Amino acid sequence: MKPQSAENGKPADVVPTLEDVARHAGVSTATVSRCLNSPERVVERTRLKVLHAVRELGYAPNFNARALAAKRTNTFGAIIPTMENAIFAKGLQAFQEELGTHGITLLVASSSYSPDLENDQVRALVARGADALLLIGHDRTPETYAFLERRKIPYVIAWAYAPDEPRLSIGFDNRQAMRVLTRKVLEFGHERLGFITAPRATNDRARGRYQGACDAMAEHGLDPTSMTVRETTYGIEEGGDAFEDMMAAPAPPTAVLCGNDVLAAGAIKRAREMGLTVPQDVSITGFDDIELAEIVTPAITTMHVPHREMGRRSAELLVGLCNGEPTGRSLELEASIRWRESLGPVARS
Amino acid sequence: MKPQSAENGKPADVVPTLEDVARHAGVSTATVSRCLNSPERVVERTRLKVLHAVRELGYAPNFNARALAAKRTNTFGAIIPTMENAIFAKGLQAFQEELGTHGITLLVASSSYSPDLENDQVRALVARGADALLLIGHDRTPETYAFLERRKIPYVIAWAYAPDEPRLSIGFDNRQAMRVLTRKVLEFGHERLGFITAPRATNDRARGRYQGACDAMAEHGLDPTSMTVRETTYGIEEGGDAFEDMMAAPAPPTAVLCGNDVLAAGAIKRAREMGLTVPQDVSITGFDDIELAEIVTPAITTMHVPHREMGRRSAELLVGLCNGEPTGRSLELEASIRWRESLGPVARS
DNA sequence: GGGGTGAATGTAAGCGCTTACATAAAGGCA
DNA sequence: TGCCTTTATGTAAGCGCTTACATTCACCCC
Repeated sequence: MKPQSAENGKPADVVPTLEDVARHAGVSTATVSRCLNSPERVVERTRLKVLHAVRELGYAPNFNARALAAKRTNTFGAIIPTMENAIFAKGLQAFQEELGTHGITLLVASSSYSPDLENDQVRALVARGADALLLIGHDRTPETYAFLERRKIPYVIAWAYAPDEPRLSIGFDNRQAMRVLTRKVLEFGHERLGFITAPRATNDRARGRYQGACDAMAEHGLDPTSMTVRETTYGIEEGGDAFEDMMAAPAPPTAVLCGNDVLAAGAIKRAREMGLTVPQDVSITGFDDIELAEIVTPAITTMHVPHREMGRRSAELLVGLCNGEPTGRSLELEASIRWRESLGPVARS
Repeated sequence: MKPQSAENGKPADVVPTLEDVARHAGVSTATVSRCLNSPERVVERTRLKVLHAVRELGYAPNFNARALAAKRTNTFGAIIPTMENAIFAKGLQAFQEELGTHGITLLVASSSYSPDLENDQVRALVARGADALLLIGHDRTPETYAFLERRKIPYVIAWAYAPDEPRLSIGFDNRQAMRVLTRKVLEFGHERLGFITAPRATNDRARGRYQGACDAMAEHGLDPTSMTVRETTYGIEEGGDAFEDMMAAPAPPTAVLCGNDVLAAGAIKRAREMGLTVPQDVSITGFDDIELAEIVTPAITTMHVPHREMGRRSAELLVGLCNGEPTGRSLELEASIRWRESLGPVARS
């Protein structure tokens, strides 16, 4: 005997199930299910009856049961390295908006830039039934890739387009972009460069950006190893520390390239605290073009990346894959420089 | 006949299930389940056998099936108004960290400050099996509250502590905090105040902050209605627009209080663009004390709110509730002023 | 008017897990 | 040695849905 029928007079306090609705409406569970999922397959009169019962009972479908039975959740997952700053916010927003138009829900997790944590998150999201995943960058553990392949989970890699990577990706060429930016810096006459980067070991984007800077130096006939490099974790303070440390050298850089805007903002802030004027005393550049870049003083000259475009296109592609469309193609988008105030000609020494 | 056994010679390409593991290890599904969930109830030898099979097969439990069967998901949900700026990032981070120590996963959704959307998100998270929810502020639709009560979902309201609200909440008194800040502004001699706020209709925190400012004015013998008010959506640009608009009046405010730091940062940026010096020409204050407040020039004098503390305490409280502890109590935390540069004495007029 | 057609609905078999209960094995003690 | 615990494992009944297939019924055509 099921205890859920109200024997005590007052309405059962358990959550109503499909079956309750069916009983209440005098139809079978199949009909209720159809009403909810493909209303056109049910005649008007019945549908009204069912919907009325649904409302009456305050019924809400149990997602887990549905996922279990249907093998499809209409849920995508995204794993981004961090939520602490706005780097991925805009892109994710666009991703979500596009998914929304297809009736798909987004679940977001963050990996704190740790491949192992990312691996956990991938498994967690897949275990939760994510139909497809958005991942950032190419670097991740082989286990993660193996898992994805084994489960045949469609995924796309955003924020990075590397010509030589085989995987489906949508983004820009980090290396090329930084090469372009660095060229401009060199054209301003700078020869002693500093580079503040996020840890490169497990971050292909950071690596690409660094290499791009090296490329440009080499092109210009400069020795890339002469560039002062500081690797640090993300954060305003960290960027500031790296900057200060770098500037303490006997012949400090005249221009400091930062792997992203957060680091650059930290450098700018610290420069001010150190009594250095940007860009007169030292030039600083960023990367990503997040809101922060426009707000600090001086505003940061940075590489604008196609946040929203990456998000939107990724969503389109994944939706396509889930609908059995032929495997999409990787897509290269453009990144371009936003000229602002933090980059200037080299100071007369 | 199940098609999943490999009749074609190559290993089955379906995802392995508990049953596969059981068969592989030569035990029952119950034993495998126990191995995974309460290993101490299984003897070492068996456990090893099972774990080996798990590894061999690359088994990962199906979360939905587990949730369906166990009625408990070890997942909490949080619905924040926005992910676009960092207002909730730190608190959420702390919330997540604390949950992590209890083996609980966090699912985050954002409502874009819309009660209806929030209602959807609540239902979605609950349907997904969230054992408990973190909500921001008191304002939400009655349906949402009714739903929560009906389902007996434990929840806590953070970012707001209002003495007269009956619901479990952890946070600070927005009204009182803004009253304190405004008092300080008035003590600097300002009498013509401007107030830029987020839409107050469905946001008790914004309302509270506004009222706090009014309170302080009244205390000071000033007419609260003399305060110029601009209501705008969150955003740097929006804050700037509101500020500019406000300053175009014949007798513009000498101090502009902003409902949060994002708005304040926008105001500061615009002030600079308008050729106004802060705080000499006009004072500006913020609220929240997010990273941004320290970075802009001049740095924003703002109300620091106990982000991490709110997150951590909320987690503790919810975990307690889920473990059947007696209903916790609401908790008031302190917010305090961070003195920086954007507030100064009123300009000699 | 009989048989064929198609639309609307019902029946029931799972989906992959957890867990109450049953059973078996292993000691402990008189 | 026989009986009673205690502990380890197995059995099987769901959890709340979806969906293939079966059934029913109305309608139409020759």
